[in-house]
Amino acid sequence: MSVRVRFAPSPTGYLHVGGLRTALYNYLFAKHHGGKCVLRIEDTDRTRFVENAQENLISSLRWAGIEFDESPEVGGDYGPYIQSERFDLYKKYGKELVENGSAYYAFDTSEELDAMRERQQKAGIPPKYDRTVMRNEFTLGKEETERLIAEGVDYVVRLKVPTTEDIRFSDLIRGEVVVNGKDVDDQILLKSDGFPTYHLANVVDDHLMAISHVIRGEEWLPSTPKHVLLYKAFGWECPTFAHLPLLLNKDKTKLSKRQGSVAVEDFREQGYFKEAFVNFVALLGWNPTADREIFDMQELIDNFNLEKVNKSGAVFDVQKLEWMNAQYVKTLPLDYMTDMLMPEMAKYDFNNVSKEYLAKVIDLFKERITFLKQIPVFANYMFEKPTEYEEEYLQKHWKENTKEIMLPLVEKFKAIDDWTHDATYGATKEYVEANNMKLKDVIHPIRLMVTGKSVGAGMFETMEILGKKESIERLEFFLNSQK
RNA sequence: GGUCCUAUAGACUAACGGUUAGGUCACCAGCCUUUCACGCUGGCAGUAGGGGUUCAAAUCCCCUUAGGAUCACCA
Repeated sequence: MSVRVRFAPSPTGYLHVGGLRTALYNYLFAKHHGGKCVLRIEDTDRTRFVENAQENLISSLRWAGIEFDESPEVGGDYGPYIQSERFDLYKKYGKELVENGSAYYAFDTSEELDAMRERQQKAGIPPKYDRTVMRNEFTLGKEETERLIAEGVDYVVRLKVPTTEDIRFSDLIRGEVVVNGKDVDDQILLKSDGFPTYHLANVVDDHLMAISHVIRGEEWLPSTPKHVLLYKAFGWECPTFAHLPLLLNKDKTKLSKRQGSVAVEDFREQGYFKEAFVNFVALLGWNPTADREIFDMQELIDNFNLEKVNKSGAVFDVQKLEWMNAQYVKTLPLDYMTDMLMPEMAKYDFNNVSKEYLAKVIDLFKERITFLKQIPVFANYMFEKPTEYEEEYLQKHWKENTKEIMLPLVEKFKAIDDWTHDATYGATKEYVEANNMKLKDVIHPIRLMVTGKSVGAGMFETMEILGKKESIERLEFFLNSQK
């Protein structure tokens, strides 16, 4: 049987990190097995419609490098891929279940249901639809039911859950799961507005779309028995289930907005590389070897298998994400990073920076930053003359005789034709040795004069990239400003 | 509360009955050094508890404890 998996988000605004991981695992699984990965939009809740949510979702997924073989955008043989466009289907299948006795009509108002739950709560029994006392096909009788429907009274269709039977299914990650029918609620399948609930729609669609593996978050585990019952009621074969462990906050609760960023777009904005982000998220709950941390998308695909997915939830640790991003800054192609950073430079009013120059600066600083966008801030002096000089640094390294010491060195610099790291370094070394000083005695003053800051990249590399003219100008400007 | 799921250091994880319980982040120390980093070396720190099964248990079973998910005409 060929592998067909789906990612089925509801368009509620943005792509959640947990959603990205679910999508990613589906994608990796499909690609690993040469199967198909389908995107299906689950928008059966009309009250939760959000403008542009679908576009947003797709753009975040695309950013991460996840493309679908079938989706609302690219189409496919099993469309439409938006549930609200499959409306008639669900109604038809819902009716089929009523006819074969697996489901039934019910007429209770939400007030009546609330009252029922309240009674149950008071009695200390778990809230669950009681089909023996509520207003439905069983209590009202067939004739009355037909009359009410003909009259146009609002009704819902509920799943008739067997009251004592064990419902069992096997999960690729959890193993065998058994739940007794007495603990499963008579789930509403078709709402009074005629729309299906998630449970009906997802089963009908997964079957019709020939989905082989349902890979989704663990929060769906408790409702899976209902889905199993539905497959049975239709006489369909169940797909293979795989319930992924949850992504957690620091306090181990389900990863939520309240405790930091959860939208993929936020991380993108914060400056994380998609390569680092995908790498990091992939390793949350799954690990192929444990002796290695860095994987690109193809390597993830090659190594992925569901059997190695963990059972327990994983805390989303930003600290490690940052480390991973720093790893990528060091190794991603210079061209790629330069193209990425180029458009950002204008935001800092660095307008006349050439691509070649920026590439050199990135190369010089990539060992000491976590985010690419730190460059214009951390290395601002590579793009403008120092606007100020760190007071503390100045106090520490500019003594009354420093000017005298620096003057001849600057003259030596001026005589250099081939302005390279080696040349300036050699000249400096020669000078300090001749004068019985240490390299650090002059490097700090040079750093101060050229950059204005106490921290930065190697001093001679910095000057090489700055160029002779610029470096000398800065040195002389500073010397002239000192008495 | 009912049901279900889970349990290796602060965090992510390796081990698929036999290892001095391994790796990564973070943290600490040292080295490197031209500041800050990177890098390198070392260190701190773990099988939740209790019973079984077995020659042998982190690993299999049971109980306890703890955490989580879920209990809507939301997905």
